[in-house]
Amino acid sequence: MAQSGIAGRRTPLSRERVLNAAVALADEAGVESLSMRKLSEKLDVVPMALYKHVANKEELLDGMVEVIVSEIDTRVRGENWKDAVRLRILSARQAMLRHRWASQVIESRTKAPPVVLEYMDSLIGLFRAGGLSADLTHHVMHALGSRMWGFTQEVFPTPPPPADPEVRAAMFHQVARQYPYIIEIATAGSHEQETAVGSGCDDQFEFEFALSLLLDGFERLHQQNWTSGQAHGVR
Amino acid sequence: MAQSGIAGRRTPLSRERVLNAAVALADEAGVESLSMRKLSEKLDVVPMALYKHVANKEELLDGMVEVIVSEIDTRVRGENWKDAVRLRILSARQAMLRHRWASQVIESRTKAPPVVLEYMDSLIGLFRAGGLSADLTHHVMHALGSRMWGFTQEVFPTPPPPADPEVRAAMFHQVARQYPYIIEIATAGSHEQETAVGSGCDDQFEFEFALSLLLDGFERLHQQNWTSGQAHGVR
DNA sequence: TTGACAAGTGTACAACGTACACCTATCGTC
DNA sequence: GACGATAGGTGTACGTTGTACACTTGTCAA
Repeated sequence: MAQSGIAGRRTPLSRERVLNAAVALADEAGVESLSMRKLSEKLDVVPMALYKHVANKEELLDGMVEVIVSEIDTRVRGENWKDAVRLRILSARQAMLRHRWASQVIESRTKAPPVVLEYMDSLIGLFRAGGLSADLTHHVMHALGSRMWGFTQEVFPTPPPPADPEVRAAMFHQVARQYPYIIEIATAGSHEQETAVGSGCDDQFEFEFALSLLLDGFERLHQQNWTSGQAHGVR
Repeated sequence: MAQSGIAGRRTPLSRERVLNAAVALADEAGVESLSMRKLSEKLDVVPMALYKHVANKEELLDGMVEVIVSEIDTRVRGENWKDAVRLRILSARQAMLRHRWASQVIESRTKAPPVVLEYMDSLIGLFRAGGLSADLTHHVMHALGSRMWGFTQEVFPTPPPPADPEVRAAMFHQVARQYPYIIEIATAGSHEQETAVGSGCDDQFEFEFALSLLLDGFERLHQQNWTSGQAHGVR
């Protein structure tokens, strides 16, 4: 058995062990501080030892994506295609929330690992089983984009508000003068204005709002037998 | 005048010149190969000279985003809010298409530069002028996500198909066996199956499809006086 | 016993971002 | 004109990164 690698001193490395350690390290410290050296330290091994199990850092990241995508629970079923798709995507979202760095890594990939293709294939299957045409499903998948993985690219995340209430109030008034609409929608629905300047909203709600909006749109096009031959949008 | 920097040998650096050179370099060689050293070479200057005009690389990237966002043409007007928003976003898309690396850099930013806030503020203004409530507009902006900048995060871009037709056919059949649905939608609408495995679709069409779908959804919610108090989505 | 093979080691290098001390041209003030 | 301040460009240096390449070593089949 290969169980007792070097004179039984420790369990030997393996692609799986390397990948799991990498995921754990990224969970703890963030991807930006995931280096081959730090990873090797964590595994109590010299940096170059990793290269016997992953070709290079890119392939390591590919493997990490595989690990996470495998965590997506595809067993949940819905009563109709819309619920089925929604539930599956919300499962994907759970996996992504467990690993905050995942979206960033997924987006940086240039090749889709097999598990990724499997997930997409089965998602497409849900639409097809619901009766949507292959043509419509194609566009629908594009329209979902990264949302099929359960995340939205939050461009320019709102920074946490400053602790000092006086500074916060000053900032609030300055922003209100320069960007009145931003302040207006940031404080919409919330009564305590000044605290709501930053991060005042519920990510899960926003995600489900957009997802439902898209799914409803898909259903409507499906019901009216939409095909891509029809004129659409501007011009 | 500061015109003739060092004994008139050359025009001196400036934040603007540094930023423009950086944008040009990224256009030519891609962001991944944009380094302070390469940039300094291009400007015929020693690397550390750049630090007199930008605090560090992050701030350089911030500046590059500012340059690009400033290129967005906000003069185009529409007859109604939907057209206005659509046209503005399509203008943004033009700017992004001129600089393919832009989406990547925008997504990596942690703070929004002023021009970015200006753009968002004015976009919000279009919705508000169209009569949408501040509450709805808030969710609508989240639903747009990175699409407000004219790009979709194409997760896992399809690689270019191999040149050798024999290899291509073999690959086609293997993919068809493992991922039947993917092949089905990839070839949907196109008669020449095997060439359509990779990159067979029109990015602009997909973008406008999804954008119109979203805008139509927004309009529908607006017309029925939707508010976020209403139950929504699963559960 | 041998010798092939897989796995871990050690050294080394180029590229990166950038801290810090330095030089030097230019300009406002006297 | 002399002079000190200041902005802008230089040179050297350090730590961190990914990884090439040559090596040792533990294991197992023949």
